Amino acid sequence: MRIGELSQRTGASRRLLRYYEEQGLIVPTRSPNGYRDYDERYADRVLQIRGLLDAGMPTRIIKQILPCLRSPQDIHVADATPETIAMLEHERDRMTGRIQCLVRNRNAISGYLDSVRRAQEGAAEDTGFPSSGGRGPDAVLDHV
Amino acid sequence: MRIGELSQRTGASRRLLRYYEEQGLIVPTRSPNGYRDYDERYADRVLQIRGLLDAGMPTRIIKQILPCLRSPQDIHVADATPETIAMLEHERDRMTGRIQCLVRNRNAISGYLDSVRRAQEGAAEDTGFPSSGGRGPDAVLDHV
DNA sequence: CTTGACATTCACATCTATGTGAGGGTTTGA
DNA sequence: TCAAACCCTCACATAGATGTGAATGTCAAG
Repeated sequence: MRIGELSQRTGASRRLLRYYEEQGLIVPTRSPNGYRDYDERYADRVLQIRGLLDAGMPTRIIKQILPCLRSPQDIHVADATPETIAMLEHERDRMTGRIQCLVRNRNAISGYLDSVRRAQEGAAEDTGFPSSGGRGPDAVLDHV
Repeated sequence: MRIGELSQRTGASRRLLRYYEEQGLIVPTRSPNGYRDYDERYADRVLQIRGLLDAGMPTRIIKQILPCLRSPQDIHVADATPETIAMLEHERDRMTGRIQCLVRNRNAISGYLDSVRRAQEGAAEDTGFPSSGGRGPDAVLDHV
């Protein structure tokens, strides 16, 4: 697949896909004419990269951890230098911190939304439309 | 408390505290001499801001959601315009997405580390020191 | 053969979160 | 009274993720 299709399928601009490559996050092969040629797996990979970036992970780190996440069964223990291990443990802990922060704050938002909804339902019972937007109080993850 | 103490207590540089103020995230009072004067509560608040920033939340959004997270019991339903509600629901969903992404990837890292640890323990059983760093396979959150 | 859609590289622009320094007040303690 | 350690504002600098545009090459269809 060429860059245009991957761009459509992932929502990442062409520019961005080239940027990820420049940062060493993806390494597409090249067609004889010089066009980038992306394997199917890159779609998922790009989505994963975008997710991590959006969650505050810089490309520098993503580049380091991606190889360890790539083949779940046959891990390259060769890559496992003590520094790599330490880095991974550190990043794992930072991610845990981020998760906790996000969960706490997201639950607070959910709580606020629930309160507002309840207040509105109590205040105006006859507006003709039920104010519940369909999605009830979601599974709240408070066990984290 | 003045900016220096808050800086020490939060780990945020003075410059950064002024920046957060410029962005409307915190609004300290001023002493007669013009120095910023921070209430105790700002310590937690700044840590919360830093956590959200680190988790990929931009200041623009943090500024919007912070007031809703401030007083849990007496919510200002006044602020609850439909746009605000929609924004909060949207952010809540984005946060859920980030949480899922982080959890998935963190679990993958944990899995990799566990594999490496097992491989090393199996390979060198008599190095004299146990390679378990103390923290076993952590509570993995795979129910998210 | 030309046109349009796609690709390439290179480079400059932008926004956000920060650092850093200049130039200048205030407070505190020797 | 002087120095050290605070504080202020203003402004320029930087790094990372992205947008945008210029100048050019490739390929498929009319």
